[in-house]
Amino acid sequence: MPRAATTSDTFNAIAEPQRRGILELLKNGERPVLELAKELGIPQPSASKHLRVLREVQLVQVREVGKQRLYGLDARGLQPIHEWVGGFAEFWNESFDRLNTYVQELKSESQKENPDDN
Amino acid sequence: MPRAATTSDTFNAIAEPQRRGILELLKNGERPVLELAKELGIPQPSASKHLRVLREVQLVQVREVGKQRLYGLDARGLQPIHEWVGGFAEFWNESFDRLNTYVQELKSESQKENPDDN
DNA sequence: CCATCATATTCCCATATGGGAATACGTCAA
DNA sequence: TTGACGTATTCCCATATGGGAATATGATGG
Repeated sequence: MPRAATTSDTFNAIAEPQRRGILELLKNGERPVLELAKELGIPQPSASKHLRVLREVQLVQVREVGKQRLYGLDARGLQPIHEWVGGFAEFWNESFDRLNTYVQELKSESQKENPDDN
Repeated sequence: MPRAATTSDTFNAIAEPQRRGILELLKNGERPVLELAKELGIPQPSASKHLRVLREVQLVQVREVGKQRLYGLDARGLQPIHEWVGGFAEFWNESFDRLNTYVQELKSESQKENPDDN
């Protein structure tokens, strides 16, 4: 079995830096493709491709206005991710404490083995 | 310029389903590789590879105990992600309202153009 | 209809990647 | 040291992808 398809998965969509950049720009409101491309310093085709992915996972919404297509943010798809990641919140500090304890243990052992240190 | 390297990026690390599975299993405490592999139903080499990625982005920490290597969760790297995603929280409900409003507008226009509908 | 502007697609290329299989390493017990 | 067990690596393959260039599509103004 080859690589598992990660596209069409929101986690994968936001794994791309440029796409995250697009989402951030859209916080300021709807924007046409060319403007997004310029602000990100990437060619228009690239922007369109990234927008397509974001559209597929429904993180953006399009609206046609004349020859332009205004892309707008639809952040609802980010909530599940926020919740998933938030499920680890209780471990953030704990992780630190645990590592800290571990370091202390190492120091103690080090003291026993090399009383001269420090 | 070819594909941009997304590895060694936490966002990319958690974009892989199996890796997310590993992180969840580790919530219950340290686990040796083989056990993680079995619980996920994947071969040991696969588990080792995913663990390597998680190690590179420092989402897990290893501890050698005999011939085993106990992997433990180090969730600190998830906090930045939680914050980034959380930066869109104010748009979750707003996105819904905005779309809802948009749908209402469409309905209204539809009414004008096709009074017979409905 | 024609020219132009704004976008989306398609082709091609180089590379990152996940999975499978085989194998190399490291550690421990006998 | 040898054998067994637990892990990590390496090789190979098929595919997903991002970027660049060129081109197709769509809509608008003459």
